[in-house]
Amino acid sequence: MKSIGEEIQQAEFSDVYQKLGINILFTAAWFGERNRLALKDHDISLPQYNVLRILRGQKGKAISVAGLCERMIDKSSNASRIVDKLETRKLVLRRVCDKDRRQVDVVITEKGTALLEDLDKKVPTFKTIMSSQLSSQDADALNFALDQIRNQK
Amino acid sequence: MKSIGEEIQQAEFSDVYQKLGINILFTAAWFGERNRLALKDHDISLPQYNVLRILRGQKGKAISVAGLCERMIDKSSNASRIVDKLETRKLVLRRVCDKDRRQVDVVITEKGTALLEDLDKKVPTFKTIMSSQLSSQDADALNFALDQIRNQK
DNA sequence: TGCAAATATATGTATCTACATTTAATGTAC
DNA sequence: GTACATTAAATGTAGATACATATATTTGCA
Repeated sequence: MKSIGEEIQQAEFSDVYQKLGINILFTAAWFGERNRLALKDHDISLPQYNVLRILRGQKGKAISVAGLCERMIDKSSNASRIVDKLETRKLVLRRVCDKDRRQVDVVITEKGTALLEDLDKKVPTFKTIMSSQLSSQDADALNFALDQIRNQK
Repeated sequence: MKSIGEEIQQAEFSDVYQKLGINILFTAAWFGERNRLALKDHDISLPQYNVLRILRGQKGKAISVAGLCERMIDKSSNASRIVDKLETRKLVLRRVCDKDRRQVDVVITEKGTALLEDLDKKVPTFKTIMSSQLSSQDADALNFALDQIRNQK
């Protein structure tokens, strides 16, 4: 099995936390590579795919661009322009909100849902990737640990 | 404490592995934001900083551009151009390798080392971020779990 | 009401990334 | 040695990100 030290050819780390930080960054990048690979030849970028998934998660309810931002992992990426691209391809609809005309509501279209179903067959789920290596108890514990890490005083 | 579900406003996940995958991605992005913030106003990008750190880790030994790539977390980023930027600012030196003239050896300069020492004061270490929340035993266990995740059959 | 501050989104821009292609040097088979 | 494949790095490019700014709408309050 390849440890993080072997992956990035680094024999020593200043301490176990340094090693863990790099391990988290590396593992996230590794997931990203996998997903990008899966989406390749399907003419859709990873952020576009993620936005479509968030929209599907809304189950028909519209969501504002700001709401989309909150739900996106990469906060600084530009939701407005990602939605632009999706709208051009008629995968989503944009509609000015009546209650607050500054706000723009976004919903996924039939076409978007269909594409997403197709892509889901290509993109491995996290369960597929991890469940053979990690019990669900371990996964729970990991979730808790990561939540803790981000909530330091 | 804010759990991953609260962070991205997602009440339900299809399973605990899905939650964990997103948690890893989110935590990595959270680290990135922190570091980017720390480097802001210091006129150096995060990838540039990371390359400088790799070079320092070489302790004077030169490393090829390909070697740099292997050690970089984000494999697809363009080492050659990052080195360009660093060379322009005289933070690193580039030198064609005698043994294999296709290869280019890169070393950090005094100026680069000095800048890095300065930046290290600004950028929080992973130990600072995590040690109050996580015992070193827990960190060890997490490291092991992440290594396992990436080594599925 | 009228007007400044706040909010939601869009846009401008420089830089960075992803990926294909190019250039140059080396290795290998014949 | 020549020809072809392989390797190392650089470059061209389209598109994405980071960050500042602009535009439109709403809110709050004198």
